[in-house]
This record gives sequence, C-alpha cells and structure tokens, in this order.
Amino acid sequence: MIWFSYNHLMGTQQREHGDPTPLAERGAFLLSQLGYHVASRANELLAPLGLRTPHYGVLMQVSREEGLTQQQLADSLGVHRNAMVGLIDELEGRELVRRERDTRDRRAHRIRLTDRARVLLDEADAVIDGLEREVFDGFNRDERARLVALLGRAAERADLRAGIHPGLRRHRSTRTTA
Amino acid sequence: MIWFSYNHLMGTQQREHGDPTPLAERGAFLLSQLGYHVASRANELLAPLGLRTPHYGVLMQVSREEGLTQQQLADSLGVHRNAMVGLIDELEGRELVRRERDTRDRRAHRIRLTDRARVLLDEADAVIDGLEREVFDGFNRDERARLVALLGRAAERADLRAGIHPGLRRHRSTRTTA
DNA sequence: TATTGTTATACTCTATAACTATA
DNA sequence: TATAGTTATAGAGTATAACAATA
Repeated sequence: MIWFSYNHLMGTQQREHGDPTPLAERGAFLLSQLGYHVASRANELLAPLGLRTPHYGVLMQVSREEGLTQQQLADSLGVHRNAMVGLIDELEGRELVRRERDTRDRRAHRIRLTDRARVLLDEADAVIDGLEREVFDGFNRDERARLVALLGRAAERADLRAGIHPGLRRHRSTRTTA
Repeated sequence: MIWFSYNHLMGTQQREHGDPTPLAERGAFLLSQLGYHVASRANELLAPLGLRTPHYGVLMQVSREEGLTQQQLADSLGVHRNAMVGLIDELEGRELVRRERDTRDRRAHRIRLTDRARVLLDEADAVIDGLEREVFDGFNRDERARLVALLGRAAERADLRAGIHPGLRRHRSTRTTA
C-alpha cells in the first residue's frame, strides 16, 4: 500500500545534517496520516452494513444518476471497468443493485438501485456523517468550516476535483486491446 | 487498499432521500482523498532515489536514534517486526544501513546508517520539502500555518500522535507463539 | 474494427505462522 | 519458556491481458 508507514518521528534525538522539519509539523505527513486513518475508520464503520467504501461510492453514484452503464460508472469513479464488475457482482448478490440490459445497445448493462439499497444508503450516509463528527469533534463550527475550505482548495490545486483519483489515472488510460 | 475509491460525487443529479452532504464538502472525504494523493506523490518523488516511503521512514528514525534494534525500530514505526526484516534487507543491500550484532544480546541486530545513507537522506528530505511546497503552493504562510495546526489537532484527537498507525495497531499486538 | 462486460492471471502488500539462535 | 530475527505461506487488493457478444 501507499502511505507514510512511519509515524511520530519527532523523537527526542538530534539530527546532524539538514535537520529537516519534524514529520509531525509537515502538512504532507499529517494529511497522509489522517487520510489513512479516516479511510480505515470509514471501512470499519461501514463493515456492519456489509459495505466497504468502494461499495458506498458506487451506491452513491448510482443514486445520483440512476441507469448509468458499468463503463460510465467506472469512468465516473476513476476505477477500471474490470474492477467494477466485481463491485457490481457483490452489490447485486446482496440485492442492492440490478443489472438491466440496455435495449438499444445490448452490450451495456444499466445499473439501478433496489429499494433495499435506498434504505441501506441512508444508513451509510448517517454512518459517514458520524465519522465526520468523530474526526472534527474538537473543532468549533468556525474552525471546521475553515479547515474544510482549506482542504478543498488543496484538493482543487492538486486536480483532485476533476474526479479521477491520481493513483488510478495511469491505469484508467489503459486500453486492453492492443 | 483502504480508501474512498470514489471521487467528486458532487454531481449534478438530485438525491431523493437523506440528501447527504456532498462528498466534496466532507472533511473526511477530502482528508482521505488528499492523504492518498500526498502519499502517492511522496512515493513517486522518492522513486528516483530508489526509496519508498517506508524506507524513508526507517532511515529517518535510524538517523534520529542510531543503534536501535530491529524490534525497537519496528515498534517505533508501528510495523510488524517481520516486515522490518525486508525493509532492512533492502536498505542493507543498497549499503544504506548496517546490521551489527549486539555484543551483550547476540540475538539482536543494532541498525546503523552508512555515510552514503546520510547523503541520500538529505536528498530525500529535500524531496519531501518539495512535496510540502507543491501541496501548499496556493496558500500564504499564514493559511498554511493554520492548516497545519488544525491538522495537527485532528491527528492528536485521533490518537495518531502516539506513533502507532491505527491501521496496524491490531496486528502489532499479535504474538506469533501461541 | 471498436466497445461492453467478463474471466483469468499475475503481481504487490500485508498478515500469520513457524523456525533458529540466543537468552 | 520467552525473545530477536528470519523465512515461508496465504490472503487481499489491484493491474493486465484475453475472450464473447454486440455494435
């Protein structure tokens, strides 16, 4: 996996050379550390609902734009269509989504939510809201708004708003047929 | 891997039910997204030096406290001692660290940096400084300080300062002998 | 010939257990 | 009996290629 696997390297000993900024004061390190923590917690909290974050992401996207094809869904989420097959399989197995053949293009499957999914999705939203509260518990409304705004700007600057996860971008462009 | 694999789910379509906060306005989502981005970039930037972030973490820790045993190193970084073996193997293979038998406890290996490592570590520090600038490019000094302070508080509240990565904690407690 | 969905394979990471040598 | 380090294995997760059906 990709992350700063070390932590709290602001120990008491001295560094002789460049004497760099302690990691705990590095925004980049804090972001990596917090990002991993938050993603882990999200998966822990969703587990009782039988979901992982990718499932939640798919369900959210389908609920926003019902009837997307698997390919469209994969593109919009920045995952490869091959991986989407497995996610849809799992969701369909739990009767949370249905595959429907497109009548005009019989290659394509259009994905629709079941009523069961709508109920579950509300629960999942509540769970993620809870995580939000958990993470920003120590902040007042003003601080929290400021932090979210700053993070939003950083994400925008890093081109993360366009919707394609940078860690996947190179793979998405892959064309399987030579 | 663990992360929010979906993105920019603040599309234009409507949600019928709870109508939850768009992900792009969720601090938790932004943290996860940025954290993954930053960790990916760190690995990309370190790659030309032949390092990945775990190697960098080990080198930093050893430079702060030279002569730690592999077990101590593993504990301080929140990774399992089994994983530490491979990291040290790789670093030793590139002549960046040396294993030295502890004279009193001949089971233990104390890890020391080579001169080559000290040079490389300075370069790595510069690279990570560059990442810091890259990520916070759009912020003035004041905003950046505020953001880092807020992130630091969030990390502290989440018990991330204690040094053990939450994603690894459950594994660290494992005792291999029944 | 290109595209949608699928399946199969490989490769990396990580988790766990088991072994050795020392204590 | 316990601990430090090592090795081996198994399991996720993910990337890549190849295939059938359809366009």
